[in-house]
Amino acid sequence: MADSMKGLKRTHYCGEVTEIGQEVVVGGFAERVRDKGGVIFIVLRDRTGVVQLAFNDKTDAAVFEKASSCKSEYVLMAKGTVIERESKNDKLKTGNVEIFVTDLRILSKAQTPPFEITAETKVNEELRLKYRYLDLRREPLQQNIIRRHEIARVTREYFYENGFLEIETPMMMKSTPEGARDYLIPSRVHPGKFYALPQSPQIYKQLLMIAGYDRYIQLARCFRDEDLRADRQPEFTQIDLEMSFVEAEDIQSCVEGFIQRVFKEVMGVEIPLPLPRMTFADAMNRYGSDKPDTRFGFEINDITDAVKDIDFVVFKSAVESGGSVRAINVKNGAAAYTRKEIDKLVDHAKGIGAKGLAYIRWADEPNCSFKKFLGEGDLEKICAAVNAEQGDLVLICADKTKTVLSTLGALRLICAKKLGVIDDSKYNFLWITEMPFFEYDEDNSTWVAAHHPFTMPMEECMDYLDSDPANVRAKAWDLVLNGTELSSGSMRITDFELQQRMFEALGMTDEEIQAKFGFLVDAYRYAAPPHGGMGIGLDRLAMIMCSADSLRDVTAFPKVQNASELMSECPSVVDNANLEVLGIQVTEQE
RNA sequence: GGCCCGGUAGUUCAGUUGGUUAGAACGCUAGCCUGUCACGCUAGAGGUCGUGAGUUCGAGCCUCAUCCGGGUCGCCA
Repeated sequence: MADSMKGLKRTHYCGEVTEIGQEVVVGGFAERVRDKGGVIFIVLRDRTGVVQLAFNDKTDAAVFEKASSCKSEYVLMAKGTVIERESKNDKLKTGNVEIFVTDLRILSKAQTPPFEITAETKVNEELRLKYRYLDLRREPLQQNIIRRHEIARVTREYFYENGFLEIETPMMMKSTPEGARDYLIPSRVHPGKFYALPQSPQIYKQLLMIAGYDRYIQLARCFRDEDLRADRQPEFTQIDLEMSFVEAEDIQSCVEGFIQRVFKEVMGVEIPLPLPRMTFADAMNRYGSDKPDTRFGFEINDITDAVKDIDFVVFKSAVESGGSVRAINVKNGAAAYTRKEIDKLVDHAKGIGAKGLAYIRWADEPNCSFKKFLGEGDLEKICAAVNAEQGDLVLICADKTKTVLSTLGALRLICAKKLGVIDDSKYNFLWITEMPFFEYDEDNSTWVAAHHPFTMPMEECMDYLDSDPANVRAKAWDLVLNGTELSSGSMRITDFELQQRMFEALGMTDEEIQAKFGFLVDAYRYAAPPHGGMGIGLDRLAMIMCSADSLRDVTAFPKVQNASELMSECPSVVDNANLEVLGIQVTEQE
């Protein structure tokens, strides 16, 4: 039978015990029990840190006896006097003091945990996720979860101070067939019909603008039934905002203010404003990515001109079929790569869709993988085009320009990581502007909306909505941080006629429009102030601000790659009776 | 769905060319220890080598299948 805490009331968190002579009561988990025989030390941990409990020959015999029975992870409450330690521990915030315990309660006994609950653990993440509640006791995870809370707190403060209203939008909504796959909820009252969990509150926040709520903010839970990545969970939190009577720049500067504030307040890091900007086209051409990591160079160069006279079929055929030849110069001694390492890069390039990779490795002298095709001065011309010098590795890709860019963009990242040239202390923000309005769907040979169909095109692109979809740019933008897409925003169409033109350009029939967005289209008939907004990925922001490699490290109870949760083992089968009520066909269950 | 990586005591790992009884450290259990702080010392328990099949006189090791986890491409308006 465990002790009760009757008569004791916690006065301090463990990490706050510093004042010698104070009478304190603390509670927490026994991180370590060091029983020396005549003297016992227990390291007690709570979410603020640890403090040492001390027991010796001056300790009451019954208390001493109880202390000697304590084991790892027992939940204890201790009352005692803060005294100076005989020998200090500089590694701890409370390392100068300890608590001489006069009353000890074992409030709850623990089984031996499946892994040691210590700050530095090498334990397999699979096991940590199965026992997530134990993993969460560990200091690094605690710090991440607490930091995430701080980010959320500053977010609310900032937007409240700037006149935003926090308004909740439904978690059960109409399924919209476009975009990501919806998580569906069957309706009991309407057999065969479904709600969807929101992919984002997009439609509702636009309706709030139509309703006149002007500035809206919500820390919105969003759900997407798509495959996971390190930076993608099926449920996530978005700092969702929408503003009326604004232009794109107003929204961006509002968000910039938030970024500056949250980094300053949570981390003490100064982010200079305004944040740098780059058009989508530039980002693709220079970095081969719509979310470039600008913490390092290795930019992409178009060397089509420099190689146009070389009689090398790979280059020739790429150029003749409308593609291009481009290269990145991997500096920082990449010429030292072994043949095997370069082969691996080539394999990687093939994995992305390139047919191959040519290269110039300049160790002692420039060594070129397509040497036999080179004429007089060709090598020099290429090296000059990419500013190559001794120690560099030039990777060259020839193909359709789209393939070339994505290949070199990916290789750029791989090489930078491999060479360790990325400065982890940097926070490189970048606005990506003038996003394309349409995307070409290769499978169906049609142009589809790159964003939701209420996104405003740029004024100067209106004329070729129908004639030249590839060149239509949207009043849409992304905010990128260190190569991670952090946020995305746009201005919305408020003009009814323009909206109709957009639907036509997307090849949508009136029936389709009515079925999918009828209520929203109708709403815009009743007038809407100019408005736009953004959604900022809170999880991703927290991930980067915690220097974590995965969203799992900043999410209390994350899902794994197959979208299941290892602790509760959801999703799970449900009773046939439950399914029958929902009108869902009962299948055989295990 | 494709490709790549991983799975051996509770945990982290080692395990030679396929060869006797699969090892270490930490943790755990018991005992000792009056100033530890990654406490120390002594002793002990603990293994279906992810699972299944195959090759072989013999498989932790080789082959195939499969499950689980990670990364990534597709996908994510």
